[in-house]
Amino acid sequence: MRLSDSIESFIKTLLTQEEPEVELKRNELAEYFGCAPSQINYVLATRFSPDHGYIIESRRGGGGYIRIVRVVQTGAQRLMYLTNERIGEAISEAEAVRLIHQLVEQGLVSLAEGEIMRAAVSAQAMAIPI
Amino acid sequence: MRLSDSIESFIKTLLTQEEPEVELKRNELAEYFGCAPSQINYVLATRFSPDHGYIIESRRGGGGYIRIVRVVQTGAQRLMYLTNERIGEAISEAEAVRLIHQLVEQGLVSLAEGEIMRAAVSAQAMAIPI
DNA sequence: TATACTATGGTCAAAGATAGTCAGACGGGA
DNA sequence: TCCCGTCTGACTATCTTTGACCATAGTATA
Repeated sequence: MRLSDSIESFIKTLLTQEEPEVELKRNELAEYFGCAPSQINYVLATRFSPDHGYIIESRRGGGGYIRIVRVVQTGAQRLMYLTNERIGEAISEAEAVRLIHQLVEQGLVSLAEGEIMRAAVSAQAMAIPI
Repeated sequence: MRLSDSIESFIKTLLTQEEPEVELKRNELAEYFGCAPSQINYVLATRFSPDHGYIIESRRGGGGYIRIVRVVQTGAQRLMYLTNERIGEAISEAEAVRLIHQLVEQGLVSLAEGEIMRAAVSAQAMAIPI
């Protein structure tokens, strides 16, 4: 398993149903996983971005911290956000697949619907040169 | 917890609803917290500035003191001040986040509204190079 | 009154403590 | 083999804490 995945699930175990936010020390977490501190930033950027439904707050200096907050949104808000903000004028296939995956994850569309969407945006379905 | 935070909350417990101002001795307070006197100035500068809604008066020499006065403003006055005076032509993301935090603190906007504002000004949401 | 001494608070730069950024190395799968 | 996602490390940014030195007010004394 990838290091990033381990760190991701570790953080997600801290973010339970009742606890929508956690606060942690970047250096301590890096120490715990035996990796470079910047690895933590990588995980946050790729797995806990606003696109993923999280907001990161942090502070540098003595007593610094990183706080991860799970944002609660209604399905409609989330759907609007994802389609408007994230797609914009264009989107790559890989990005579209990720987006669809999230829609399914969040129960905004069913698994079957997700597969249909995925097929629809696949390169084979698009009559365009890649 | 940071020393600055401890000093900040200590002062805030003195500033109750009925008591909008406190007077204290810089050296005594520093002694109490076991820190350098200038630490007190740091706390005042970073947590009790006019931006935070406070005014500081002080006097040196024998019998010197520091007086902290909480300024009372209506929500509208405060909102006008924060948006006009403090943002001006441009504002950094960090500064914007602080500002939003204060708006929420002061009940000028709700927590949910604050989160939306924070997401809206995040670098990820801005389609601009930083 | 003028001067000196004492008691306060103010400023600022440096050191310490964290977190952020970014370019490049690395590695596994198509 | 090539590409993309991972991972690292050097460098940067920000926040906190301290200490040396400065400024000001009150009091004692010549």
